[in-house]
Amino acid sequence: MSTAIKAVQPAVPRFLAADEFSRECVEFFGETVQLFGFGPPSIGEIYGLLYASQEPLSFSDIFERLDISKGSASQGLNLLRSLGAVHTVAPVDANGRREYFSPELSLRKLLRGVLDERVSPLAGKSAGRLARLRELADWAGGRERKFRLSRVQQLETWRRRLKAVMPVLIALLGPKSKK
Amino acid sequence: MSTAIKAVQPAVPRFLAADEFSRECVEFFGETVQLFGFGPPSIGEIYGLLYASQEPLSFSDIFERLDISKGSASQGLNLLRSLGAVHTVAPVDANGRREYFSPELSLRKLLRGVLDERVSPLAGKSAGRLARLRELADWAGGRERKFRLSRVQQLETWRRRLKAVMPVLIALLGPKSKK
DNA sequence: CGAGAAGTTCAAGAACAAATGAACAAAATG
DNA sequence: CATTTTGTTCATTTGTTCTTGAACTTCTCG
Repeated sequence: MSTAIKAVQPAVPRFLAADEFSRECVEFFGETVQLFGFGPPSIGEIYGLLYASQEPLSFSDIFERLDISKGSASQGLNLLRSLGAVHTVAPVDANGRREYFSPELSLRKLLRGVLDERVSPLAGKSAGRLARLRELADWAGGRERKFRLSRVQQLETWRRRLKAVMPVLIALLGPKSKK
Repeated sequence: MSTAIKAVQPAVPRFLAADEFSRECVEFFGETVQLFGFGPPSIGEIYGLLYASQEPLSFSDIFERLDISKGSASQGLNLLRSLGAVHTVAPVDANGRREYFSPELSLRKLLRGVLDERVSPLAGKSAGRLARLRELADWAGGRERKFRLSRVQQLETWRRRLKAVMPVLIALLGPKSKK
């Protein structure tokens, strides 16, 4: 019994929400994710749906109300979980459903998740690259060598600055630390 | 007379650089752009090539040494220019070439460009969306209304924080203001 | 157990973004 | 000017990423 309601809007017939508020949240987060490129837009939509709901939602709530495939819902939820953007809560009414989902609401934690999963892995790689660049710079002679070393040094400075800024960013954005 | 030299490396036969240092810079910036999704990776490669060069390069230097089409080079350079990431310098030896290109080296300015061109336009749109969400929240009754208003308020808080952080970010990252 | 529902995985296809190349415009050259 | 060279535009091709759907595994409950 699919309780999905066809959206009347001519614009985006993609989302079949029960109400306008959810609909708008779904679109909002969907676009935001697309814009920042955190991952597939559908994960934004899933988060948006959860964000608009007072109670945790079940797996089937999600793929039915968003009118996406079970596959997308499953993958999306796993990704969101790995980013720490949604949590699973034990089924209250233990009705076949294995778990229910609710959104992480702390901006600090949301950022942390993205940073840890997405940018930190990069850190190691870029360190290696810089080391190699420095080597290569050293091989040249005279003026060219000097030039290259200065470039590499600048890259290292950039890198250092970016790294230093991360904690500050999180400190500024996170609420006074929740729990 | 294409002076491009086939890269010997088995891995990425895409870039035909004169030397390893340029090659590495091209890859480095190419990947960085891809990672952050500022635009097509080719703009990173162009920037990387310029970054590795002591002298400004001409249009044909660029598409020949990167072995990309003139079209890509043209579009990429325009995009980079609109972001303030490359500058054009008047031809020194006035030899047919209309202009030469050099990279912007100030991290502050590079960030500014991306922020102004990419995130600021978003700001207006998201403000509109939030206004609409607030409206929708208000329509509901009782408990649901309260819940929705709290959600909208949180979104507004997030937005305010993100906005406030931008200048700080730039201040922290930019060198003491160059020129 | 065993039947049915919940959830996962992955190959195939749809949707999207980027690069190409050829036709075109603008400058320089002579 | 006529010709060659430099650079731009844009329709088409190429390549990547997302979603789907169906087969599969896991869980629930009689």
